[in-house]
Amino acid sequence: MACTVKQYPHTMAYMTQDAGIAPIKRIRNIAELAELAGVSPGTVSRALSGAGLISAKTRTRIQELAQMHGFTPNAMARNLRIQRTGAIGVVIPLGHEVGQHISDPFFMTMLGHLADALTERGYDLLLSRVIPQGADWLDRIVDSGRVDGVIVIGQSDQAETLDRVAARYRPLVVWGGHVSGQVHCSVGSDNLLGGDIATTHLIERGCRHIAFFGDARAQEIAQRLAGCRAAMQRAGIADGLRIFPAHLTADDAHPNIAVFLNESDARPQGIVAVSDVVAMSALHALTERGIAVPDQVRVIGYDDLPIAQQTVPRLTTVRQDFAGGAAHLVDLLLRRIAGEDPGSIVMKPELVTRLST
Amino acid sequence: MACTVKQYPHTMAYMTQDAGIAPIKRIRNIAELAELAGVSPGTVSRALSGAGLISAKTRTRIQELAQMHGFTPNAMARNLRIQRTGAIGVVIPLGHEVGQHISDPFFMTMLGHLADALTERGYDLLLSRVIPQGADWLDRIVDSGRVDGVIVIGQSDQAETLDRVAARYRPLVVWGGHVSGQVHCSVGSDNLLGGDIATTHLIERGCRHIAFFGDARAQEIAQRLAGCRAAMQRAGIADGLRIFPAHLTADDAHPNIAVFLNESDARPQGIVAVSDVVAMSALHALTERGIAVPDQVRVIGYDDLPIAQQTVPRLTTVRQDFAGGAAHLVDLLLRRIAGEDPGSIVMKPELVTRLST
DNA sequence: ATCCTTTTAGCAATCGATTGCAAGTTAATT
DNA sequence: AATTAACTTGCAATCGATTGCTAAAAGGAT
Repeated sequence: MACTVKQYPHTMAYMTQDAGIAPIKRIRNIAELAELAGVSPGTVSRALSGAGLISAKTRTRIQELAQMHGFTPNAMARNLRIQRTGAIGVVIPLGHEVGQHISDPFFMTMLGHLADALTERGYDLLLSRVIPQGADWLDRIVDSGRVDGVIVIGQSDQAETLDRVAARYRPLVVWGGHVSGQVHCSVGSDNLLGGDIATTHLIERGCRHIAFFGDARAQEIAQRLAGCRAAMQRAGIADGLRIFPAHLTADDAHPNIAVFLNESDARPQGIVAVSDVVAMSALHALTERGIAVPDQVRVIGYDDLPIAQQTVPRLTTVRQDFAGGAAHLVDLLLRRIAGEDPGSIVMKPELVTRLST
Repeated sequence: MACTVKQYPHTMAYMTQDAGIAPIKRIRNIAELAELAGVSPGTVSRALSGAGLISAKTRTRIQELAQMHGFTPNAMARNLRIQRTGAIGVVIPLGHEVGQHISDPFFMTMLGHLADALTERGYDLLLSRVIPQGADWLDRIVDSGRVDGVIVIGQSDQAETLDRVAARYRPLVVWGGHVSGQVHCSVGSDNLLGGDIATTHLIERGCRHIAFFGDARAQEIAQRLAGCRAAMQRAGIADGLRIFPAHLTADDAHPNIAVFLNESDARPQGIVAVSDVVAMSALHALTERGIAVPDQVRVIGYDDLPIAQQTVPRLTTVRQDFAGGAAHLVDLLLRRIAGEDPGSIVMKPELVTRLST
């Protein structure tokens, strides 16, 4: 044949045309950009993404062209081909408290730190708030194929589900307490120690009757309660403990406070709250009734959320290192994705003494 | 040829083998399941996803098989083919306040409601926390191909960027105030009115000198300030207004409080805080200095976050309907994705009188 | 039993980027 | 100048599900 068509003509004429005359055409995919640049799709791919085998000249030329046309390679196609999504699922199971809202400051503090840590590592964060129903809520998430790994914030009362899924799905890390024999990988603080620290602090301040505000159906909270019990036993005042199953929701302390204020003989002089939010609610209920904190009743929280510094009086609390915890969660997860098999991490909580005790 | 191989043999022998003998083989894709079921991949696809052209018998048979093997079709491949991701990007730009943390209760309340509303509609939520740098931070997100639409929480000081991107990218909705002539679609409350309501309330309580706590570089806050000014003008006390550029971070009020407490002649009797978080900080600073609220200084917040009920005294504030706002954001966004072109929504804020004024 | 209508299911192209392999080009060495 | 080494780039298969078109099967009517 007399006439041969060069498939990817790369001539001055073309370049001028691209840059000057028809700049507004929207580039939809790598192939279109390739045609424009006078190269093959593969070359464009190498120029834009890989570090690989391509001359510096071609690379910058194509990159500039892409920039000029505002072209970004389609993420879905890329994901399909390289078999990863670049997203991590962050799941908030609201098991034992259906009423608990995602806007709970605890979740949000954690979520904020996770967002930062994941973004830093180049991952997106896919948020799911689920009310665990049936046994397969977590399976659905890990099998969805939308994420490369999953972080579950809080064990709630879902320990079995977590263990079952963890047994078959490696890239799963859970924020929460550690229980000996657990299958899933977790990061959390030592809740037993935390409960102990809080209670011991109140005892040192002279409390003999102590109220525990928290719902022990959740794993972590049961551990804190156990720590609380241990401390009281050690002090020889084991029967001075009263338990109020306060929810973690913001304003649930009032009725509980009302109950114990009615008691005359064994009226608690101290409250171990299962979270800062519960403590805040208790503080509020006490203040409204004219009970002085810490003079008449001492209150200690748990978590050391930002709001703990904003209460009146400022809240004494047991600090969990959320920033460090989030970093650990992400770190362990990425190592699991990479094929390693790191174990759980238990961090030490510490007492932050402020003015409510 | 003498021997013909039936490609998808569908015999009793196969079925028995599937259910009974080799049940543990992990199914990786539709083709494998198809082979197992003795049908073609297309049929499996129709059985699992589509409502389409397939007999009830075959459908249930394949669905049961899928269930039995715990098979879920790969989401990435599906996304690529049908050209949608099923995810909505939720972006939190931290423009004018780099220090502002994602754990700010305002963002989190909004985020919680959005998570609920999106989940309800079957969408995932892809969270991005960005510090806007350069002009293309939003372009990168909308062009990433990872989301079907984007919700931006808060305009910050990024009005131009939002308008520019909105001009070319339809499925974009912004939480924030409405400015006449804006290009982007927004949902928010009437900040001018809100600022007016707050200020008028303080004036009615007898305040002549008023401090505005907020950084007017952000669009919405400038509008609230304008409303504040309007109310004071109407009352004939326009020069009683002092502005303190308090950040939205939790604990920034102390120095500002210190400043105005030192004034003797024009000492404000009221504080219009730009958010509940700022109001809380102010409350706290005042209480620590022994200034009685509301007797000596009245404080009004903005937002009506859950914490507004937890302060001492309970915070009077201007309520924004976040749940309704989130529902509107999602609704408008989905309509835009569907090709409609709905306009912005401005909601009316309302005064919630509690005990701080 | 035959013919026609309605279902049902298979085939193969498609979405868009990536990558191993091979061919082509340039640079370096003798 | 010839030969080899070192780069570049193109080709084409691949990731896994979806879907228009078509062929085959089932069902119904005469």
